[in-house]
Amino acid sequence: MRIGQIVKYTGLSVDAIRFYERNGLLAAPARSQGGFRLYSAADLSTLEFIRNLQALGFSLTEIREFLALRTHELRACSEMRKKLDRKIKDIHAKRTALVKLEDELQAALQKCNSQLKRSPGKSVACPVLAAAGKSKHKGVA
Amino acid sequence: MRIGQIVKYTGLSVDAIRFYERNGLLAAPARSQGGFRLYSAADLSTLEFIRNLQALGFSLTEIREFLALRTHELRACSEMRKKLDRKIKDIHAKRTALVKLEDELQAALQKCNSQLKRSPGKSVACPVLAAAGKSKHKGVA
DNA sequence: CTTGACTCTGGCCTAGACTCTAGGGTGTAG
DNA sequence: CTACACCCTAGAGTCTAGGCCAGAGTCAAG
Repeated sequence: MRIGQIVKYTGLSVDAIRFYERNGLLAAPARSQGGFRLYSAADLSTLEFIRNLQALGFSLTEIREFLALRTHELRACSEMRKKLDRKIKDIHAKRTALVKLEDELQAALQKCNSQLKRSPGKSVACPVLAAAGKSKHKGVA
Repeated sequence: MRIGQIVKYTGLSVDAIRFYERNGLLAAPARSQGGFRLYSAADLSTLEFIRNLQALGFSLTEIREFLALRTHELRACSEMRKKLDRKIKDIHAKRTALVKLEDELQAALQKCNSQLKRSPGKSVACPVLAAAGKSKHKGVA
């Protein structure tokens, strides 16, 4: 299928798709006689893969790594396993941090709500997010 | 303390810190007679807050919003609650997606490991991440 | 065989988040 | 008082991830 179809399926722009090709995220597809790019279902799935990872905050460079892993052969598997392991740990850490942030925000929201009920007019500094700034710089002050 | 100290504590660059100040993420600090920036522990904590959120994939614009919420007063709380609520939902979605990715990678890793044991020399395409590319384009092929 | 929608290459432009450089002032230790 | 590390401002440069043309060719329908 041609690039326009891909655009419809993925929601990516034509420019973005060509950009990915130029930058080695997507293999150069076959061409028609006229020179039009002809994509396969596999390309489509690759592009969706890219989109998904991007939505999670991975850079194209990182995604390129993932893609490299994806097409690796089994004999390279053990080397790949290490990368993958590290990646999983990264993701896990990111996730954990998000949980923490979410909890903090939720707690702050709660506090804020009850504060609102108790003293609706006071101009006390909002407690929200004050907690999220607390980090592990122990010996500083 | 002067900017060099801050650099040591936060791992940020001098330029980045000044950049944050120029762009309203960090209040302009006091100055020495000579014009050197003098930071407080609160500034340090703000910078760490920025760093944390950045590591989670938030843009400086988003972080600026968070910071604004942080210093808001209680009377603006109800308006803030809405923003905060939305933010929490965003974070939650992001987190959920990460969980999914992590699970997929973990499963793939597992598969890869057992494959390695069963047929250590075969050049079969690695199953890893093939699964992560599967998305919800049902009616495509 | 012409029209209109689609696609091509090449190149320039942008926003975000810095980084680097030049040219000069500050602080403090010896 | 001078050396040297540290800091200042202003402005230009960089990298990422594309966006946005222009000018030209392609494809399918009528």
